[in-house]
Amino acid sequence: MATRTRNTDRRDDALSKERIVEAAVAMLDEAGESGLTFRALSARLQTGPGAIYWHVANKDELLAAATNAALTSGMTAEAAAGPPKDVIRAIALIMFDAIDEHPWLGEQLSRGPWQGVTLQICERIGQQIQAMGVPAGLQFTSASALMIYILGAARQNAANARMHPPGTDRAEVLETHAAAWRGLDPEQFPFLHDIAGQLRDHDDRAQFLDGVNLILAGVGDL
Amino acid sequence: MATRTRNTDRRDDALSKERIVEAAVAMLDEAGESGLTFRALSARLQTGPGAIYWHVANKDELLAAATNAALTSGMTAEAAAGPPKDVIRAIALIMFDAIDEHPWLGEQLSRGPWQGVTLQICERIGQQIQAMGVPAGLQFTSASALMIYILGAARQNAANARMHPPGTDRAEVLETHAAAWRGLDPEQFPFLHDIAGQLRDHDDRAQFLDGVNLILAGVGDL
DNA sequence: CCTATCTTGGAACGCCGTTCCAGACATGTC
DNA sequence: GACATGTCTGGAACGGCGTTCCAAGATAGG
Repeated sequence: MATRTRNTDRRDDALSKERIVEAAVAMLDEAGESGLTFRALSARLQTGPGAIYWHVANKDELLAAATNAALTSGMTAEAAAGPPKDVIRAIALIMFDAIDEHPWLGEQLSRGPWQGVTLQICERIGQQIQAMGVPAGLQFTSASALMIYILGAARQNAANARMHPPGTDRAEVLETHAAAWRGLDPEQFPFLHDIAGQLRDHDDRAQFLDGVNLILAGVGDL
Repeated sequence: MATRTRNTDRRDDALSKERIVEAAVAMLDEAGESGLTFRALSARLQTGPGAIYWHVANKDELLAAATNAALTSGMTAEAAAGPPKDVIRAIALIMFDAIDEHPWLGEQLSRGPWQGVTLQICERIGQQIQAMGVPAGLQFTSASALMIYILGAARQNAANARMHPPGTDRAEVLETHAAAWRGLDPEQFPFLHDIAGQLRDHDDRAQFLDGVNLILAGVGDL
C-alpha cells in the first residue's frame, strides 16, 4: 500500500488514492452509479485498470471512499450551537442537501452499516438527543429513527430525481405524477386521489423538514 | 406477449410469466439479489435465456414482478378493523416481516417510485391518517414520513442481516458490534460509547415498532 | 551503476444482461 | 393428410463489467 514515500519527489502524474477517489466522485456526479467503471476511470486517469487496483482493493472500497469524501466535503463547518432540536434540523438539512447534490450518495449511504462519516453523524444526532433530556432507555430508538428517516427520505428524493433527465421541468413532472394519482379510482384509492393536489404543489426540502419535525415532536413527547 | 391462449392444452412444462416469477422469487430468497441471473434462472427452468425474454421484457421488469408477487403473498388477510393507529402498526409490521423474510425486498421497494403494491400500502396508511383526523394539509407529509420510515427501517434491517451468513449467531454478532462501539474514543464518541449496551440487547422488530410509535405520536400532536 | 522494490498498464478470464435467429410446436385451412 | 401461420423455445453470440495476472518501467538504496 502507499503508506510511506508520499512526500518524496515522484513524477507529478503519479496515481494516489486521493486522485483516484477525486476522479471517482466526479464521474459519479456526472454519470451516476452506473457511470463509474474501472475502465472509464482508468481512461480518465490515463492509465490501465490494473494500476488502480494497486491503490484500491475493489469497487466497494472505492465507493465507500468516494462516499466519505463527498459527505465530508459537505460537512465542513456546521451550526453547532443552539437548541438541540435546531442542531438536529441543521444536520438533517446538511445531509439532505449533500444527497441532493450527489444523488448516488443516497444509494451508497443506506447500503452498508453505519461507519465512517455516517457514524459521526449518528454520534452528533445522539448527542443532541441526550441534550434534549430523552430518557436513556429511549435514546437509541430515537437516534436511529431519525437516522433512518433522514437517510430514507434523502434517498427517496435522490431516486425521484434520478428518473428524469437533468433538463426536465420539475413542475411538469409533478403535474404528470399528480394527474396519475388523480386518475386513480376514487373508490379504491380515495386517499391518493384526494391528496394529488398536495403532491403537485409540495416542496421536497420543506416536506423533508416537516418529517424531521414530526419525529422530533414524538421524541419530545416521550 | 402471452395474453391469450393460456387455457389451451399446451405441453405441461410450458413457460409462463407466473412460473418465471415464481422461480425468480425462490432464487432471490436462496441467493439474494446477486444470485438471480438469467443464466441461472434459465438453467433452473431447463431452458435458455432467450426463452425467458419472450415472457419478460428485462431484468427490471422481472424484479418488479417478483417484488409485487412476494409482497402480495404476504399481504393476504389483514387486521382491517380497530383504531387507526393500530391498523397502521399492523401494516408496518406486515411489511417489516415481509422484508425480513425476503431481504432483497428492501433494496427493491425503495428503488423506484411508489407503484403496484407499494402504492396500495401508501393508500391504506393514508386512509388511516385521514381517519385519525389529521388536518388535510398535513396528511401527505404524515403518510410519506411513515412510508419512508417503514421502508428505510426494514431495508436497514435487511442490509444488516445480509452481511452475515445465515448460520451466524445473532447475539454474538451484536456483541461484537457493541464492543466496537464501546471501544470508540469516549471523548469523541460519547453517545455511541454510552448506548453500546442498548445496541447489544435491542430487538430489531420491537425497535422498529417503537420508531413507528414515535412518528405516530408526532402525527397525533399536530 | 546495480539491484531490489515500488508502481504501472495492458491483456486476459469469467460472468453479466441482452439480442438474434433457426427451428420446434400447436393450430386453422383446404 | 399436407401445408402455411403465428406462437414459443433455447442456444450462440455481442459488448461490457469487475477482477487478476504479469512483464516492463520507474525509483531509491548501497
